[in-house]
Amino acid sequence: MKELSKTYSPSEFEERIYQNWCEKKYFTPKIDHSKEHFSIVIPPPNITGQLHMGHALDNTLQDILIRYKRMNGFCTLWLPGTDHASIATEAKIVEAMRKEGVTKEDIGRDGFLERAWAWKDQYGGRIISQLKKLGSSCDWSRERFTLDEGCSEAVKEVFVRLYNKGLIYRGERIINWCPHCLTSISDAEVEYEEQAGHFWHIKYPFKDGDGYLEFATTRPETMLGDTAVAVNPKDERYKDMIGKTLIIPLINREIPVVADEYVEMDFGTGVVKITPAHDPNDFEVGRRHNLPIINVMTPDAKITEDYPAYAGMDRFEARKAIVADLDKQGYLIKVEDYAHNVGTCYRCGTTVEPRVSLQWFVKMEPLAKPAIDAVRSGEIKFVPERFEKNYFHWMENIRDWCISRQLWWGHRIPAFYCDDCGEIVVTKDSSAICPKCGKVMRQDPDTLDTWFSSALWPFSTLGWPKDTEDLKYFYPTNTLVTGYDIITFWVSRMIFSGLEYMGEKPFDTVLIHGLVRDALGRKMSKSLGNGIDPLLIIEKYGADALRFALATGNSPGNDMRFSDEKIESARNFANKLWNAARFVMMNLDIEKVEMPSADKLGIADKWILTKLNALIKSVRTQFDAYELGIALSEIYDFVWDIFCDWYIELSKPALSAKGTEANKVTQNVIVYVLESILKLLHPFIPFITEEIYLSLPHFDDCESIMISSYPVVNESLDFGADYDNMEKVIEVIKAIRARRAEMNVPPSKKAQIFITTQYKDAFNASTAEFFKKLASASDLTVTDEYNGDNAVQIITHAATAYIPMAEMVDLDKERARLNGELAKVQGEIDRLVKKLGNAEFVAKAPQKVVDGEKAKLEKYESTKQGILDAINSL
RNA sequence: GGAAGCAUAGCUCAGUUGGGAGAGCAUCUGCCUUACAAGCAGAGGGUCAUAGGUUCGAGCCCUAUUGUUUCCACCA
Repeated sequence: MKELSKTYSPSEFEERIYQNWCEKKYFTPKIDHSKEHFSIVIPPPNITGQLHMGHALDNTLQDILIRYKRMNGFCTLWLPGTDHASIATEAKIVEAMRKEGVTKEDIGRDGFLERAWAWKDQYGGRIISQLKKLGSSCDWSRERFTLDEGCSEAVKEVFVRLYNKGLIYRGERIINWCPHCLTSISDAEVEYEEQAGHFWHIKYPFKDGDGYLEFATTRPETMLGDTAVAVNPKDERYKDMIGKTLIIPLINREIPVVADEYVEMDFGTGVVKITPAHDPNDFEVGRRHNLPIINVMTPDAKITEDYPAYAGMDRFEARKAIVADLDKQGYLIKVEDYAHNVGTCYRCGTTVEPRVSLQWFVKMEPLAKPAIDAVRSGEIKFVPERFEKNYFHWMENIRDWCISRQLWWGHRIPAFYCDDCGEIVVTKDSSAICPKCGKVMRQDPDTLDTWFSSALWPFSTLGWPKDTEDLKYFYPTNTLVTGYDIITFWVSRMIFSGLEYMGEKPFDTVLIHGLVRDALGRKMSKSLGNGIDPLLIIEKYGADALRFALATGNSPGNDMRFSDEKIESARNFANKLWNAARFVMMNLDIEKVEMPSADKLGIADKWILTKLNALIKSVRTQFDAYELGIALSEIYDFVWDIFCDWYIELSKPALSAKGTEANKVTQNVIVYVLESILKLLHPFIPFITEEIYLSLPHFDDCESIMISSYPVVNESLDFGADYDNMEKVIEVIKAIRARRAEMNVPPSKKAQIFITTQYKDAFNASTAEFFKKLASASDLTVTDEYNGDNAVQIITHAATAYIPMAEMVDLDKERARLNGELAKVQGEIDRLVKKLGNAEFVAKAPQKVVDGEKAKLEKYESTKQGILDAINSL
């Protein structure tokens, strides 16, 4: 047992405690087949990342679950790691190189990868050390990286298997292309944002000189790639024009008018120009009509050399130039303002350019089906459930997944090409010889979508494709904790991957949380500069306060706001707990703790122990429902309102009576309750609970609270009758305090209190102390009848208290007050009598409810009688 | 265009099978009552968005409306 410093200052112990946990290897599970496992894989943060509030929330929730399960005897594994984040990392490195005046091409693939790995070594560790500051109890000995050897092996294995099964194919399709990142991106990686644009009304002349066809477009520059103009086959207006030839102004290309259902007759002029190379819908139309595909842009979205007038212009410059030229030549009819959605790259925000190119795809439909069934059947459940709808919608409308990226930082596609005969070999080997002509084959230069490797995370990190002990024991994992923003990117892909390769779901529960917003409810973002740095918060308030602020009031799936007010209130709570512990310790002189037998326990002891049982029961229920925020606020209320404000105060008389049996009993009970509180709180605020725990004598025999066991309900410590009595005492004390406050009597002014009651078990010599301490009583007398001087009367259903302070009593005012109270009580009585007189209520409401109402009525009747007696006595 | 969330005290939010609404902060009053002023004891403050419906009974369930946020789709 050691002294706690006078004020709560987390920086003095958080790091030391974490260090100790690591040294003792508490985070590393020993596989034990007699125990049930509980495992979580971390959503791997990007190596480029710095800890932000989103990470802090996500990891706090995971740590709470892991610590809770660990204390409940599960063999727990929280497997940490980082993601190589191909596109994000590559972009950062390219940017850094740009500042040095170096390009990727200058240093070549190998040189670039060398830089990338150096980058990883430099920054990959940063976020890990930040996670440690939060208190995350990850098993660092199992830390993984999506691009490490094992994960790479898993990626190759999966690619080859899917290819052989025909579920991975290569094809020329229109894909989303980011002209800034210079790579394809998947549909999921495109973010749409509404932009104020224009609708340019343009006309193309018929070749035969017989008039024009008018249409509107938001992207006039793509006219360079037009290979048709389409109308709806049912459209009477244009029936005769189908099959005729138009001439594109400026470039004089001849194109046909085609008929296609895709064209909406009542939108615009009912005519659409078709640019198969630069619009996904046009691409489909082009396919149906065998239209040529004319790519008019370079990878960085400049007009190609094929159009000298505009060559080298950026697509937006070209737009202006083309519009100006059309206008000059009389082909521009009008310009309208038009707000429309534009696809942007989720990484850099650049407007995506649809582009036809040769890419690798995963055929999704066969994979999606079992993944849908697994959630539909309840094998995997989302918390809260409503996110399953999102998931189903995405999965049921899924399109093939473009997985190849024109990047260097990532898993290189294990496909090899023979430049001579065009043979393709997909293999896990690092090189291949053409089976047809025996030549050395060239490996595909592209890499895979980052999410391709993250999709395998729940089993690649456990050793798959090897059949390791870890994999056998810890798979499937249990809870996946993540934000709703990456359900499609990540969660859905892990589900179909787990089912496809492991033949088993990757986890049973997906716990979804919301975003952490700023105090004004805005998303925290770099551009707004409203982000709150969790590390600064930890520095100033401690990791426990941060965790508390994030966990409290957080309900699954909902966004939350983070504010100074919240973090301060969290810190205040930690301080409260700290001081409660200090109080306990300074009153302790026993060496060993032991729960006294029931007959020795005082009424207040029995009361707090009964309350504690109720708390434990409820907290466990909340944990099982993933309502961590509710669990925490229940503990908060208990600690502050029950333990500190009442039990500690009630314990003071006994604790100051050194040498008595009551003193010893109270010491034991107060340590027991405090220890239970610490354990209940430990998953949420691990540091302070450990620091206090280690400073106290224990009922258990653990060297650390994190390996102790979580409190369970102790039926032998439930005392219904005494509990009820104590509640009555508290009620009367509260009523007396309220009256005194109303009358502005300072607590220092003590007064005698007389009590009349039918509950002599509750109000007696042993509870008199409580009135002295908490109700400013100089003395308490329980009597059958009060017939002293004029007194202030405080009436509750359980008792009437008389405080003979004649000078405070104004008979008229007193009468008025009592009559007011009487009216109030009578109102309640009337309501209850009416309710209980309602035959349908009595017949249909549950017995429990009816009894409850009857009990209430009794209480009010009893209070009413007290008031009537008081009025009579005046 | 499709779907979902939210709407409760001045502010931020709880409210878990439907049984006369709670917390924190803020406001007001009184307290340095020897763990804690990052505190203690009190007080005020809500037709639970609106309108219907189901029910003995609705903040909670159903329908519609309004406001707001988000996700999905992307009609040029």
